[in-house]
Amino acid sequence: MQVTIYDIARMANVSASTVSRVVNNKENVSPKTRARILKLLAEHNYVPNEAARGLVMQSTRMIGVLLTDIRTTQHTQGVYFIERELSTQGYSCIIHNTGRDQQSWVHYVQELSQRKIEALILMGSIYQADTMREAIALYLPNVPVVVCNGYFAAPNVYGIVSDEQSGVTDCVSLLRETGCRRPAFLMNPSTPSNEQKKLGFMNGMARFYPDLSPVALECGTSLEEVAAATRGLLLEHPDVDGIVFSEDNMALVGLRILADLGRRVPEDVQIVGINNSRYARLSIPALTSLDNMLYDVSMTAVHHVLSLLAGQRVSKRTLIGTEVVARGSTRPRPDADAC
Amino acid sequence: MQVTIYDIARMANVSASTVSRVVNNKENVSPKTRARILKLLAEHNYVPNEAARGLVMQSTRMIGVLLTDIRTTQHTQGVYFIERELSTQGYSCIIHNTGRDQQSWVHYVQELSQRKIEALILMGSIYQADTMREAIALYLPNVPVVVCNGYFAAPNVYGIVSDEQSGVTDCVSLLRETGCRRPAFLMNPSTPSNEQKKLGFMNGMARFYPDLSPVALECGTSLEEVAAATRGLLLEHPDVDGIVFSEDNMALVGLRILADLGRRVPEDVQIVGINNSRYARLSIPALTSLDNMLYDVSMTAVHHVLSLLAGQRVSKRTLIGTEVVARGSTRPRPDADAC
DNA sequence: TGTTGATGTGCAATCGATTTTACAAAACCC
DNA sequence: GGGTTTTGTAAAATCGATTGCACATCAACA
Repeated sequence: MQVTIYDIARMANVSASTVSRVVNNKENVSPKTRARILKLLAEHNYVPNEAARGLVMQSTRMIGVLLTDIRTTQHTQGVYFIERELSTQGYSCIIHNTGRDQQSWVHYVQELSQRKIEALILMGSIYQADTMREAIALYLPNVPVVVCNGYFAAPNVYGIVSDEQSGVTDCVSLLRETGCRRPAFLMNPSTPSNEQKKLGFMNGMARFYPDLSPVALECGTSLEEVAAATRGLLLEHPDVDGIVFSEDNMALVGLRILADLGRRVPEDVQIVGINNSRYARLSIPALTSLDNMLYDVSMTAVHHVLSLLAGQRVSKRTLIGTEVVARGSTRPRPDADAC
Repeated sequence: MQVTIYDIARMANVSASTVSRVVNNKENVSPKTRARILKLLAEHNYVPNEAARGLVMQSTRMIGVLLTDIRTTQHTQGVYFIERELSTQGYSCIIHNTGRDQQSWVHYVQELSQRKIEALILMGSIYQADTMREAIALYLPNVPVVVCNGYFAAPNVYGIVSDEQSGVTDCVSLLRETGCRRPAFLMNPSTPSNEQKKLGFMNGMARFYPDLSPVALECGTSLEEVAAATRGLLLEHPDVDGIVFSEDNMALVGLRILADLGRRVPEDVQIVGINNSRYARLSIPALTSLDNMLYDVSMTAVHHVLSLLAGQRVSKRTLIGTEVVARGSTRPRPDADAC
């Protein structure tokens, strides 16, 4: 094993306490002794054992991050910001991909409880609220838990939600303004937060297309499923000339399918995605997308965690505003120049 | 704090050692005592403190993962596979985005040394070999280090490299077969492993286009830089009718630019990317891409780590084969049906 | 010169586990 | 029933730190 505080103490002919005082830059060490120990520390390249320190200090400076799959764009972005910020504050992140299995999620909560994390951040919490509540109460009863784009009621749980519901309503509004006659909505049902988006779509339809019965369909996220669903949608509802997809990735597939079918975007059909991912700018045409402000959500999550660890109170539920970024896959707003 | 082994011992009127034996399912505990303790354990929801256990066991079951930026597609994919596999083996990953700054990288190595990680996985190691060698020797001298797509010589360092060099040569070969008259190469110089790709391109040119002087240019990865570089390339070399980009993301920008310029893909210009990312399938036309087998690289990394931790030897440098996945951004091979 | 106060250092307890050793009690054998 | 073996349990050391308290040393002051 590496050199310990005792090894240094022996070499310097002092006690471990003195070495500890030097390491932690405390008072009550004579300049001479301090210099001697400092030299030995550097020479032998001493690094404190965080586990031992944490044991006595009752702190680990570790934060747990649980997400279903880090490969989904939102999570990648979120984890990036969260890790970067927490790192600058001296925390380390333990990240686990929990997948869709609830039992597996509970397992990782227990795992993190063993490691005595100081806070937990959840992203894409697709599990039953009861299960999550119970697991948290059981294994992490006194640990601040911050949920990104989700929430369940518990004493130590705090939610941060980007207001995708009104965001999707705004998307419908945009379609209305750009002359879309019949919008449709295609969503992946396996993400619970997508229910909010659907609600937003329904609201938008009620408000901007009160005479139409809304077309909202569901499908999986794989290329093949989205492709089939899009084709089916256009076949069943030939008058649809605008589609809002619940995720950019799905919208990108939509663009492909429409090209294959010989339908022009945005002339024949307008396309809107959600997430405003980096690939939205790269497609042809570039994808109009609802920016759900992942940066703001992540930063708020970090802020909440740090505040809670500092003993400050934060609001139980925080709403983050969203914004529609109009690009080539929708027609320009008629009054675009007026703005 | 949570309930400890001593609390349980007191409640059961036994010593901590007995509780420890029950927790770890060891012998020499009478069935009666065992049952009683087991019940208390469950009732009070005891979870062992991993730090304390690690201290005496000299093991943390933590693995460090350092990468420049988790948002780059390769890293996201790699981290996903690595985390998932190591988790099933009971390890936790501490992941840090180190950015481009060398000092910051060294800082994180030290951080991980404090946490007494049992192994280190490096991805996208863009730093000077000397610096890395020195930091590892200083802070993690006895910890197995596995480098994905990179290598530097040190006693405890092992490299896994996907053979992108021959892969890019294969790309040039594909262009030759599909009738490309003058290929060019556009690369991002800030990733050292791209030097291999350039070498592969040069080899391909020497072999398949011995009479032409190779056109290989460099540019940054941002949309704007790639766009400008692509435009410049086509302006300066109007006869170029095939471009290999060092990354899919860059190739996707290339597709956009060519569309803007009114050049047809693949009829006028053929485009090849590297990574075979999930977005390669979604572009219009779909992107031909060199699959650098990230899954295999990650799995090999995990395998190496586990083998080394088990005291087994693994080869210092492992080469992973690559494969060109032909799609719509290149013309079909003339003998495609023959295969 | 003796008292006081400041300063520097060591001892020992503590954090929450594991593990070796030692010792009782129970079970076995003749 | 006495001796031996087996079995169950506790006490104590250990891992690598931190920290309150006691104590020694030395200078300053009356």
